[in-house]
Amino acid sequence: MGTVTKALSLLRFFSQTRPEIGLSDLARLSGMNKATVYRMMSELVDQGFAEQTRQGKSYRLGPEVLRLAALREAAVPLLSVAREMLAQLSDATGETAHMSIVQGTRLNALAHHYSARHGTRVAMEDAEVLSFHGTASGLAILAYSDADFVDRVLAQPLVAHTAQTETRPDAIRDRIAAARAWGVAESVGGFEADVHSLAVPVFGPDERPIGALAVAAPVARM
Amino acid sequence: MGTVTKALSLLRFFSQTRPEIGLSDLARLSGMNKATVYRMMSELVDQGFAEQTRQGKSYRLGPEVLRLAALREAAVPLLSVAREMLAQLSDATGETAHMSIVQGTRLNALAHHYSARHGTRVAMEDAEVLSFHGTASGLAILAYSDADFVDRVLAQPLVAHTAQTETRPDAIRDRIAAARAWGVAESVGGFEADVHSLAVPVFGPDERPIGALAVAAPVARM
DNA sequence: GGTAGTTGGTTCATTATTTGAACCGTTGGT
DNA sequence: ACCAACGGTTCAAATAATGAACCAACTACC
Repeated sequence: MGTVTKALSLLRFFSQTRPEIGLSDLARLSGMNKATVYRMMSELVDQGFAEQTRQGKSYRLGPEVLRLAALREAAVPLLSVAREMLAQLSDATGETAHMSIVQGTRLNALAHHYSARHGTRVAMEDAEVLSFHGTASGLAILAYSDADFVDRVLAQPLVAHTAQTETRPDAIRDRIAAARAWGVAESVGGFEADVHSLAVPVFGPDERPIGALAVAAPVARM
Repeated sequence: MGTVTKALSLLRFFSQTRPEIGLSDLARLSGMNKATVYRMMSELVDQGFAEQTRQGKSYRLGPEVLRLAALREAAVPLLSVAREMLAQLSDATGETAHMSIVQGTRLNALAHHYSARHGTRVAMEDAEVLSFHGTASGLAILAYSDADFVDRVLAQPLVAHTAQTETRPDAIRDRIAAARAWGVAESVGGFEADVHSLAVPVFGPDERPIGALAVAAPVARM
């Protein structure tokens, strides 16, 4: 594994629930030497990809990512068009709509829209890491991906997010087949309990799925 | 210079005017060896920080930056609150308002808001790299920065963006002093011809300036 | 108020990685 | 049919990353 990969993978440990991480924690989480983490984070800070809260304290993501994201959106206006569609989808259904995109063998939530129709709604966080096997979005994508990609995803450890999460590869393949047959993927409580969601894939210019659009509602209302 | 720094600096060559760059161009621009650039970009692609248009073609920024930006905004909601203020500022003045933030010795535009009042308006691009000496925003920040920082900025090459750009360090220091005395910095055609702008600094929690808010209008209207 | 266990940060010999000139096979222009 | 430029690859030489040990400063805890 190259040095650059290792340094960038450090940024993966930041999340909504853990927005700031100290040096020692980061070393523990990554399994790398503290000195290595220190030098890498110093470089990331210099480049604006990370920053430190006060002097000599925890690290968090830096402002440079905002600039790059603005640049990426200017080049590939994915979020801006997606947000419009999500608003329509959410308004039409009266439920939470969200979009996620595939990166390697990971699935990331990237945008969402709530509806004001109901008092209760499914809550979403942007930049959340989803699982393929536990979400309707993931199943929708797998349904239109080539077999090789499906194999790679199912070869990874399959976490049981809830008691309803299906973790048996064969059973997941059945659900993928069902999604392909119907054109819409479904998940009931597979990622969060009491959430029922439906999803369709989003295709890129090469006709391979690059993401998914989903509607999520409380089980009782779907 | 560490490998990580070199790899990340490659991402700096992407801009609105140059959203996609081929391998050879990137090697030329950065002055690095083609093989080096290739391996670094491969790692960046693997990590989602860059991606390739079709197979074996130009590189552009990848989707991972969107995820990190969403995460950063969740941790430090800078843009979301700034956009509200920019809207108010723009509506109140009837002119273009924008915000920029300091990263190291660089200044980046990050958000803007147009007004519908006039047919002509000053156009802005997000993620644009500004100069300290040529913009009102830059002068506003320098006016409240410590002397050491001002020295470092003025020690860099001072580009003349227009015929009106002041590039003599002493004259720039005078303007900085004027901005400090008035509390508002001013620039007439220093970055783009025919643009007159006013700016105030934005302070961080440690009372040091971290950015600036500015209003920009055509010279004739200011 | 002493002490034991943290923390972020630093050092330096050992080691493994990056580096770059030259080399492919393709592509596109003339 | 040619030439130049492209993205990508190779391998010895050179350079950078690595990690155990070591600081000084804090914090919690008797």
